[in-house]
This record gives sequence, C-alpha cells and structure tokens, in this order.
Amino acid sequence: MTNPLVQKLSSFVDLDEEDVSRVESLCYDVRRFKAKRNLIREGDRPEVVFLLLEGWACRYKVLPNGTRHIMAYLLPGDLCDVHVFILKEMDHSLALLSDAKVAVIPKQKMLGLIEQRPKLARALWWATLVDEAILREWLVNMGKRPAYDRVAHLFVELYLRLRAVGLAPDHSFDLLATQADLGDTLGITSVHMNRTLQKLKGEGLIQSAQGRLRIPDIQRLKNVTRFEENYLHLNRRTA
Amino acid sequence: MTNPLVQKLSSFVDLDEEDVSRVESLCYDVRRFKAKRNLIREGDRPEVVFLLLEGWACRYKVLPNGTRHIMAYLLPGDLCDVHVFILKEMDHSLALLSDAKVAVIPKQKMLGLIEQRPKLARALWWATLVDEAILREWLVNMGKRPAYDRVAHLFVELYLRLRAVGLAPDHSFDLLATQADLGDTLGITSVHMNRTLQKLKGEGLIQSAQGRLRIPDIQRLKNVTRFEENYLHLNRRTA
DNA sequence: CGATAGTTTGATATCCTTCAAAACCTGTGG
DNA sequence: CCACAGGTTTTGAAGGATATCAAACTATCG
Repeated sequence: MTNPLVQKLSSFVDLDEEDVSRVESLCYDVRRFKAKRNLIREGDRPEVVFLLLEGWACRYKVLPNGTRHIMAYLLPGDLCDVHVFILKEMDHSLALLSDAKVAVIPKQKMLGLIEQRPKLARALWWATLVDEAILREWLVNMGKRPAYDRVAHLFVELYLRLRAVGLAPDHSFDLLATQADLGDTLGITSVHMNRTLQKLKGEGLIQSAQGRLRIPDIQRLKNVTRFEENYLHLNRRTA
Repeated sequence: MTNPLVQKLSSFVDLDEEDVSRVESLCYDVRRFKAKRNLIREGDRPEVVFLLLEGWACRYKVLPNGTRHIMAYLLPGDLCDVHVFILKEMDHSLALLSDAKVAVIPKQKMLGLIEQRPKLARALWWATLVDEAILREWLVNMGKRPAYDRVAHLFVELYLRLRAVGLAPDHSFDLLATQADLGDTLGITSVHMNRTLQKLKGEGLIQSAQGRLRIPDIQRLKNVTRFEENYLHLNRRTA
C-alpha cells in the first residue's frame, strides 16, 4: 500500500528513493477524523498543510443565505494549500465529506522539502497548477453544460483522478459524497441531482450499489459530456 | 503614469526603488495588438509571459459544440501564467477583448526576477493566489446566484480590481467587453444578459454611456449580490 | 453612406427549482 | 435481534428563470 501522494507525483516525475522517503516522512502526524469535520475555516490563518490519505474532503463557501457551494474535491494523495501561507487568511473552508485519514504537516516541514528537493518542488508545482486547471474546467462545466452532462463530467473526472492513485480498480470507485454534496458542487438541487442520477442509470451509463459507483463504459460516459482529458495534465513528460 | 503592475503589487508589499525598476524593466518589449487577437492558444507550449498594460484580455475555452466560455479577465497590471512553464501545454487560450498594449516577457527574465528578488517573488505569489481565489468565487457565482446577482457581482469585482490599478476614477470605468463576452463569462446568453443589464439600469444600480460603466452607489450594488470582498485579498499586511 | 459588429425586442419552449411528504438505510441501544 | 432515530434518497405537482430563434434596430468606422 504505497503512499497516495507518492503515487500521484510519480505520474508526473520519476522520484528516486530519497524523494520517496522524504514524501513519506511528511506523514509522521497522521490523524483520523469523522465525516463533516472542518479542517480549516474561512477567516482562519493557515499554519499547517493537510495531506489526505484516505477519504474525501472538499473546499467550500457558505453564502449569506445559508447555502453551501463546493469548489473542489480533495481525494487521497491531494495536498491542500502548499503555498497559501502568503495570504493573510482563508477565504473559504475545508471539510471532510467522509471519515478520513489525514496527515497534518507543519508549514516549516513543507517549506523545507520544497527548498531542498527541487524535483519535488517541481512536482508539487505541477499538482498546484492542475488544481487550478480543474477549477477552470469546473467553471466551464457549470457555465455551459446542462445538469445531465455536468454530472457525467464530474464522474469521469473523479474516476480518472482516483485511478491515478490506484483507487478505481474494475471501473468503479467508492462515491464518498451524498447527492446533496454533489448538487452543491454542480449548482443544482439535490432533488434534481437525484433525478439526473436516475436518468444516467437508466441509460446504463453508471451503476451504483452500496455507495460504490461503477462506470461500465468510460468512453461512452466521456462522449456524453465531450470530455477532454487534457486539463488534468496526466500525460507524462514535460520540460 | 505608473506601471500598473507596480501599482498592483504595491497594494500587497512595499517595493523599494530597485524592485520598481526591476519590474519596469520587464516591459522592454511592449506591443500593441488589435481586439480579438489570440495571445496564446490551447495546445501551445508557453515560452513567454504576458503583462497587460492597457486594455482587457481573457482566458477562454471553446467547447466541441463551438461555444466559448470565458474563465478569467486579465486587466491592466495582470500578469499571466508566471509559473505555467511546468506544464507541457496550455489547456486553454488567451485572447484580447479590446485593443491592447502588452509587454511580452521571456520566461528566463521572469524566472531570474523571481530568483533574485524574494520580495517580488512573494508579491507575484500573492497575485497568483488571488487569481485562483477569483476563480473559486466565480464558481460560486455561477453555481449559486441568479443572472441578475451574477452580473452585479462581476461588476463590483471589476470595479474593485480596476480601482486597485487606478483605472476606476469617479465610480466608473471603461467596460471593454461586449454583452456577448459578459454572457460567455457568466454562463448566460447575450439575450438574457441584455435584459439583465436593462433591469440593473432600471433600478439605477448602474449607468452606461459610450462604453463607460458608472456605479453610482457601490454599496447598493454590493448589497444586491451580498458581495464579500475578502477573496480579493486587497487588505495589506500579511506574514 | 454602406458594411459590420453589437444591441434590443418578442414569442415560445425547457430545464430546473421549490415545497412537501414518503420511503429507505444504517447504525445504535435495548 | 428488533425498533427506533437521523440522515439520505425518492416521488409528485406547479411555478419560475433562462434558453432559443428570428428579426429589427443602432452604432461606428472606413
């Protein structure tokens, strides 16, 4: 059972033994939390970085009218806010969507790593840029696609990201978000989310049982939403 | 007439003379382009950084069905893709919305500056993080607000950003985007954009004449959309 | 003064929301 | 092992926001 961050970064650069052990040593303070727990809140000043090892988390904002909008999913191997120390305070919150195992990394440790291991620094940069690219793609998803296509798009993305850290064997993965969570992510109500899921199931594009989502034919689901994989920058070889 | 990037960064850190002249020296290759020109296209490999000096530009993607979605506005003083060299290729395009004056900065020059001037590096970091924060806020804007509020939100943001570089005197600024551009930004048709603008004018929340937008009472417009300024991180003092 | 890009208008169709209630799970304590 | 509690999913009916299509109008610029 490899470290998911090692696995993720390996899809971008070749890590040597020293790199791997440095990354693994980031995880000396590992904690288990229950679903719904906040990791950091809007207004807080970040002092640590979180690395998700198991479970899902999300970035979100709560609007004045009380509704919540989710702006990102953090999956195993995802590191949050590597560089956020520069800002005075968080403009959004981070919470767990499921029970989770999280490594808590002190800011100094993180900065040290970046300074001493240029190759890792580069790989972390890559991860940060991909996060931003995902944000842009989500914006397009919300702006230009109807609910049905939007859901399809999100599922394909989740599948690809989870597969990159070995968590989507057999064309399926554990869906650790509720329909309400998904709705808050895609800007639709949970009611409409539900009906949309039923439609996708009806078409045989997805299957689900006890919280596990199966995508029998990825290509078909990609076609629904005209999924373009380039924004995930998963294809090796760079500079 | 100060350099807009100097002006922008100054709202985050105090720059000394050397910093200022270093930033200014980035602009030794300044070009004028006509509206609609692409600066860089999806699939290209970035080799230079652009700094907008006058006019507006945008990041956008074109979907398979031919429609365009705008994911960011670049205003004077905005630098694009300071760190993008890490990625293999662009996952979106950059184009001018208006006639513009642009400084073209070679990658090496940019990297050198970051290496030699930590304070500037930090300030550029800040700018990058703010860009990302804007992206998140836009996502919320699209996901959770009706068209009317969305437009109000965008206008308040543009006003604040332009004011930060001295381009919004007298509660007004040049609106260098068409209604179709605005629609493509907010995920609504240009038809609906038009009707929404009429409503905002009708309520006296905005005024416009020969391409200049006036916001007689910012606070009122902010109230419409419950605008929370924190995501722009304009308030000084950090570490 | 004509050409072209941008704005405005009207009528109709559709997607999605809202509100409310019922049905379904899953874990917990008796 | 059953029963209950709380969260989650599912269903229905009706209303509202926004899209679509097509055409007219208005600027602006060479």
